[in-house]
Amino acid sequence: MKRNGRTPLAEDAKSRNKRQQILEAAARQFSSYGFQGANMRDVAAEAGVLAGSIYYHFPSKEALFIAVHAAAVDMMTEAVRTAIHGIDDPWQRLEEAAAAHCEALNGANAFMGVIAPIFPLIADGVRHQLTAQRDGYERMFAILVENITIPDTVDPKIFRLHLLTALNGTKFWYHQGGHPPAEIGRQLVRMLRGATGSPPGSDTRT
Amino acid sequence: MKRNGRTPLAEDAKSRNKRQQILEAAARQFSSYGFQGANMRDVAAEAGVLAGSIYYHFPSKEALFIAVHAAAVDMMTEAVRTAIHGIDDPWQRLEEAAAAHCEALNGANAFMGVIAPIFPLIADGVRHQLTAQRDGYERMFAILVENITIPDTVDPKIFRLHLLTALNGTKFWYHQGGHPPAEIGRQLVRMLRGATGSPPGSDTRT
Amino acid sequence: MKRNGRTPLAEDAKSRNKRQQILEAAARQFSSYGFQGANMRDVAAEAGVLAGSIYYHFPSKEALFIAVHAAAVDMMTEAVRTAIHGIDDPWQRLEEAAAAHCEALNGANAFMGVIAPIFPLIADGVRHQLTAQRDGYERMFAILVENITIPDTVDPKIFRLHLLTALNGTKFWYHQGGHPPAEIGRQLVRMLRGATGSPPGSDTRT
Amino acid sequence: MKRNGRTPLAEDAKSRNKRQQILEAAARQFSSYGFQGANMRDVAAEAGVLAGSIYYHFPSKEALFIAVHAAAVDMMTEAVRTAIHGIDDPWQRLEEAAAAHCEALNGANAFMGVIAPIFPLIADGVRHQLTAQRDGYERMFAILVENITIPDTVDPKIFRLHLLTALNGTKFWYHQGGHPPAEIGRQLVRMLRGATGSPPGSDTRT
DNA sequence: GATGAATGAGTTTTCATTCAT
DNA sequence: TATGAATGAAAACTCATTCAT
Repeated sequence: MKRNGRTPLAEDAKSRNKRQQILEAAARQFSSYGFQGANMRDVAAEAGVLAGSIYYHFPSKEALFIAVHAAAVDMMTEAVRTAIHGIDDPWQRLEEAAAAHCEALNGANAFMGVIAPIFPLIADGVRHQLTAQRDGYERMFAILVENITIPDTVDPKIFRLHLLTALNGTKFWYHQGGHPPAEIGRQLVRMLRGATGSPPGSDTRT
Repeated sequence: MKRNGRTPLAEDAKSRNKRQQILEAAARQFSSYGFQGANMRDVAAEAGVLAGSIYYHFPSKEALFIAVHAAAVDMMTEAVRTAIHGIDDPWQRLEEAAAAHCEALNGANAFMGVIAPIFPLIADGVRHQLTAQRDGYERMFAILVENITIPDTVDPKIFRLHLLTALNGTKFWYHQGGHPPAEIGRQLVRMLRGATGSPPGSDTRT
Repeated sequence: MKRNGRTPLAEDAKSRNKRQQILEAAARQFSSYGFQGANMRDVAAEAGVLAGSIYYHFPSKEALFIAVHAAAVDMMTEAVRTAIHGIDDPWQRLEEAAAAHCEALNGANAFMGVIAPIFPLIADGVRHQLTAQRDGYERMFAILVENITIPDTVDPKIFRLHLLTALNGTKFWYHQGGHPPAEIGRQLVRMLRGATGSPPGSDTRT
Repeated sequence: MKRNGRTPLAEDAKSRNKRQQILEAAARQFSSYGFQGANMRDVAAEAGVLAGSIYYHFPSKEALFIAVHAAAVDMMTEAVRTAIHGIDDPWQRLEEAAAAHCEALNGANAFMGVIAPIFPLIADGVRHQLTAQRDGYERMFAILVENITIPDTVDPKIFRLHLLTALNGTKFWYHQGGHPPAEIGRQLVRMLRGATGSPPGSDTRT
């Protein structure tokens, strides 16, 4: 059977494309229905392949989820990194980070949808991998929090965890038409900022 | 749903027990594995009945979940109501509420496990029912928040939502051995309380 | 536990009543959904008892069906017997019989609904019992057919079977608003009557 | 429902075979036990696949039944069309049609078994689809009936319906060893033909 | 006579996964 | 690389039936 005469490069590009399409379709499905609720056939259909074909690119549903999650964390990390780049004031850095997180999370990019909830996954092993993937991201926030001044009565770790889960929680109640996501993220930091005594609202961003 | 007029003897007690046992087993399973991840057979096994028997008490898996959720919300409401009873200071009321919520959520009671996450459920109809069940609880918090003083820059609704999702978020990171849940809840409120500038405990609002 | 003071007679009446109610409910359900499609719980609900209670009166679903069928055949037999009583002309007797059959079958009485189709039943034993129950009824028609004059080319047995199945078939296409059932039954006989050479329509009944 | 453009080689043949085998097994099971009485496991076993595999070819039990029914109606239509081809005399056309119908219905082809009874099906939607499928077939008979001469006292529609249900009814009483099916179908038409006054038996068919 | 509860086998259906081609 | 087909285990749910009370 003669193969059509496309160059190996094009082939590769197409294949990487396919992988990407599957990844994106998976992101959408996992975001909408959760890990267990999503099914490979729908992912495949949305990616324009048959269910069996996914297994050429990913060995299992869990691996697919992990890949989506990794991509999501990477994107999120990049978004936050960019948002705080060049800003010096610690509180403002945190505020920008929160705004970026919230915006990415509730924006059009389906990948982010897998970040917010800790899906009840089948195997513990999977959870460990996800935790590892989030690690760098959480460390970034840990550093942001280390640099702000908070009362002695507050454990910085608890501060960070409350902050991040509240941020992720927006995924469950944010809806278009209300406050824009970035604003919601900023308000959270402002609420907490008051605690330091610095006048809230003294930052001049819109 | 009126019960027939038989004497409420051992018979009835046993029967109500079975229903209760199923409910509790379901709470444990749903908490551990989520709505989709849990399965009726395991719920039944844990309740000491056969899978089919569940359907005598609950018409469907969804109905079972909704029943568990309702019980959970009721318990949580009661816990918070009790915690704030007799306390006047608005911030302290909120702090006690948060502490109670956090404690109930991360305590031994499996029912609470279904409160924290918004499981991706199959039918929209279910989500509506769950939302309706939570309504009263959320209103209680809305009132608590209304009575505290927060900066004009912060929307009370956003304040409440951030507060509650952060509280619920503890379910995902709390682990025995660290700060006790009540303390974690209190710290969250304390972080936010600083925003008013008033030293904790010094505010005199009715 | 003291029993309430109703007389044994009343008790009996009530019980027979219950049996009858179950029978009627079963007739309705079997007529609507077939033997397999009907379920004991719905029969019970319609009869105002619980599913388990049916088993006091009937040992099994099949037995219940057979009882309904027996009652139906009896009613049908009686209806036809009454309809042809006092009529002498063989063709007219047949016509009246057909009219009565059709009318009963498509009337309000749910019992008749189990006569028309030969439900695909689980056990062969059941089918035999049903056949036996119909026997007397079919013999009655056999005699009616014996007395009319039909061409030699037509086997009276085939004539009878075609006649009866066509009659029963009306159950599947008759609908209120069209010709009345009795008329439909009469037309069938008239179609066949023509074969004898006697002018159709020469009978003057409405 | 366009097939993809692969070469129709052994591959396709095998696959179409499997689908066909399932269809045939289903026809046998539905014919024997009715829609509700038949079960997917037995259909699968008879087709040499596992129950789950059926769902690759047909989305549901109902869809499977509808496919069987469609095939049955098509075969029946073809059988009758062939039988009346080249015949001019209206009565003789009807007689051949009846003979063909009866023969197909009571022959070895299991598909026909789903034509005779109107199974009490679960969903109304299904019944509508079946009715639609039968439509063309019934129209064919309607035309056959339009062309014969029947007394004014007889509604052609009723004539057709009686004719068809009687024909279908043979499925319930025909048994090998008696008159051959074709003969049974012919006798029915002959009975009705007499009504026109034309001497029955005067037709000269071989 | 009747009931409430439970049973347990059976039903349709789903779905991640495999594999020859 | 991708596909079409099949797998097989598991899922939710049904339902005739039983039985202690």
